[in-house]
Amino acid sequence: MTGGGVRDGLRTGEVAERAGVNIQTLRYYERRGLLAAPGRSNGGHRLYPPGTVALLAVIKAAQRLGFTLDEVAELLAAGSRRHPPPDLRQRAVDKITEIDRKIADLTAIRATLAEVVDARCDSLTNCTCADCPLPYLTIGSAPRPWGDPA
Amino acid sequence: MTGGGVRDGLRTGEVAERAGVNIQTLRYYERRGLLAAPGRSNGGHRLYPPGTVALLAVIKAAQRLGFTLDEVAELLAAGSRRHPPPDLRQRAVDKITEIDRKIADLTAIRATLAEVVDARCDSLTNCTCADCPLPYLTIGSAPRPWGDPA
DNA sequence: GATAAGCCTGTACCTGGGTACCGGATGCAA
DNA sequence: TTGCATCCGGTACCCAGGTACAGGCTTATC
Repeated sequence: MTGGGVRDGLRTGEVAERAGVNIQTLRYYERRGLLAAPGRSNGGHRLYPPGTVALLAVIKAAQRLGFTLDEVAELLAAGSRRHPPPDLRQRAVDKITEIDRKIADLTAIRATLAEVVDARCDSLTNCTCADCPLPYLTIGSAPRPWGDPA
Repeated sequence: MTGGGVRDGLRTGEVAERAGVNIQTLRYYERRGLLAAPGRSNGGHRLYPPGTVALLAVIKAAQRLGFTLDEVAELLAAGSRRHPPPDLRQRAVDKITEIDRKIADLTAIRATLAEVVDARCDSLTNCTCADCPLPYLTIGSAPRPWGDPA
């Protein structure tokens, strides 16, 4: 009676539509190790477990935030072995650090942009406004102050 | 005295080294419209004005923060015409909105990661921990709640 | 059993952002 | 004037992240 066995699951088209991705992308992710190879129908069609759609959303979310597919794959893989290594937590901690840096960078440039707006700068490079904030736009790992002649 | 005329300026190698970029990248940026075509020596070698190094740092900074080269080019171009359109300010305002969205996204995922660490999740996808925060990881423009079966 | 969706594999292509290599010309110093 | 480092333009290649297409097999429906 559970007769069909592997018969149930979503097909690629359904998953793709619900997750808002291309069908090709599903196969691409499978190749990349982001999606486990799903079960197949007798005829060889993929049948995805329902959680797949949610998983894709996780992937897409992580991606929008600057994680590469390899990173996402690692994160997912790290958790998917049983008796997982303490890896996931460590990676999460590392990612948090990274994210904090990104947020700091974004915050810095946001502030600069706000000043640009505020000061009515008329150019990114040749601004003529009085106390132009632009020359102080140093963010992240800029190698040296600004027009450092050395 | 000021005799040499166009004779002065930095050569590609100098600019590249000081700015920490590849020489090819300079020419690439020139093609892309990020760097104005510099003066040339009589023999045809590029001679960059000194500000170029700073400009490259601006470009690199903007880029690290998620601006595409096209966007950077537009921003730079917008400011480099005299009697500039009020464009720069508007773009800056738009970018601020965009950045705010990114920051919000990053903050959300940061929170989730923090919970992951906190709750000792053992997997991103099959976590067995009691009050696992993962199913609630909705960020940005995810199309529908989560495992929405509809 | 016929027929249209839908899915299969494989391969090729696209965009963004660079990088590398080639053969030839320049710059500059000894 | 010779010689080596540098630079020139052009073309080709690289990686990431997808997307498209071809030719053939399944699945679902009548």
